Amino acid sequence: MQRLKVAQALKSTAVEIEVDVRGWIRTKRESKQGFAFLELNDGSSLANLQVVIEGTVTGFAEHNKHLTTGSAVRIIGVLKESPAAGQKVEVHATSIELYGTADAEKYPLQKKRHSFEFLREIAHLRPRTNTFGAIFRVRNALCNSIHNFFQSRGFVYVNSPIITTSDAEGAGAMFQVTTLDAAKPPMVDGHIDYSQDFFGKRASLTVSGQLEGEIFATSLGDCYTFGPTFRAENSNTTRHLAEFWMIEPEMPFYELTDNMDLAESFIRTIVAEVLATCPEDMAFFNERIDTTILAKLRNIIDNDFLRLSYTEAVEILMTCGEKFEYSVKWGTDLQSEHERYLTEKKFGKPIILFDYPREIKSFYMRVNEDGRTVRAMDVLVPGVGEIIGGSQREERLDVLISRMQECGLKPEDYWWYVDLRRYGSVPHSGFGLGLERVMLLLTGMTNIRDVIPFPRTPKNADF
RNA sequence: UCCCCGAUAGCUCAAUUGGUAGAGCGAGCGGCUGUUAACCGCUAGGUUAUAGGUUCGAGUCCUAUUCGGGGAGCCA
Repeated sequence: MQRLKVAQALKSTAVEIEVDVRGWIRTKRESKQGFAFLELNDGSSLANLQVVIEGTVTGFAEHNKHLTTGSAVRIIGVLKESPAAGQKVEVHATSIELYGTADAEKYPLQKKRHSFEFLREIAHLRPRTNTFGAIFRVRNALCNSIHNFFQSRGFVYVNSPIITTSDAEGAGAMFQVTTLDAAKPPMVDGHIDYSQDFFGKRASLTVSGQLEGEIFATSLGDCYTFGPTFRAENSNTTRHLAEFWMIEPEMPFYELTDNMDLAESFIRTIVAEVLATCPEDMAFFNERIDTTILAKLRNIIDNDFLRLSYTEAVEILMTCGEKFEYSVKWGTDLQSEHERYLTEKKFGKPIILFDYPREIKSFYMRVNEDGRTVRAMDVLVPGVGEIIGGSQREERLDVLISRMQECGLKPEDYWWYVDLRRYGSVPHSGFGLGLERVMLLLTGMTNIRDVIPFPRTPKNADF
């Protein structure tokens, strides 16, 4: 007798073998004549395993009234071809063992569709549903695929720090990390004395691993970070989280074009790989969440991304005749509605915008020969919007320092970052990609809180 | 943080100009069936988010708060 996961049992070509399967009951269909069908799920696949139980089976009479939705059981039985439609194989039980019961009057998950808002309030139970099971299996496949992509190209996985004392690049408001007593912190000259804090200075949770990534790119070569990232912005949208996972590759000797090539290849490769690894879950999303999702993803895999300079994009937006709430003019950042028009309406495919005005971008982006633009890029995809932001980094010491001053930053605060330009500086590039935004793209889900196991957003950090 | 909308049974929703709360699903019980979002019958289940106000009377109107949804800003 072998213990099989539900996914293995469903795929088994061997029948008439004795098996041991364990999992949670999704539903029971019962005859009072002593005949019942259980749908068993253990998370290994979307599909359930049907268990057929004759009234005489060991343990059935004893446990029957507790074989309810959500209860956990061990079934020993024989795997057989199913005579009825709906499944290829099923298990004919010979004994039933009950692990844990789930009071049917209290168990919140029912054999019916629940709203995502309701399921978010029971985040500890929602992975037991079809949709969230599929989401988190796909999320796992996606993470694996991301590592595969970089590892197979010789990139080094770097663990950038989560606690940091550098203000990063002003990527967003930061969460402070402190062991000082918030009620009565030590004061000196009317200010909090951080020299008495755990790290001897003010510390925060990271908003980006990019600067550390650049250290490793200019030593170990092509590398990437992949870890949690924190932004204390008070943003309440379907696309933002206070804690999210970010992937940040950084490559020496890459110019912006190489960076764009990598970003495009990256997106297309991981989408294709997840489609290939999770066909059942992806079919489910196409059926229940967004009936066009498979076609959309096909479109992304099969077609080159369109590359458009910021200046060209502004021209298109100004002459397209479309009415926008915010007017478009060169030198201001594009609004969501503009990006959406370009990627969804005008071109209907992913777009890479590049060479943005220097005034609206960060200090570390390489200044172009024209002096008014920098080598920045954003990848926009239909339905999600901005999914990647990246740039070629400024490698010239003098230009970097003057850009820092221009942006109101003190070069001495970033002395180690500036050192990278002082010793063996090379052209290099990188980008950042939000894992949860890729999840939105892949699954067709529309709220980012539903593609991360335990969402952290303003006023919400339960579970 | 700003704008708009919402909160009624375990869940999803209904309730006429302000007139005293209803359905489907789920649950319990019974029936029936190689069933499969099973099916049929019966039963239970509500301080209408919270606090105040207007009114003879408030689920319905007003104010505040909390939470949720959509959009915007910020970004990934």
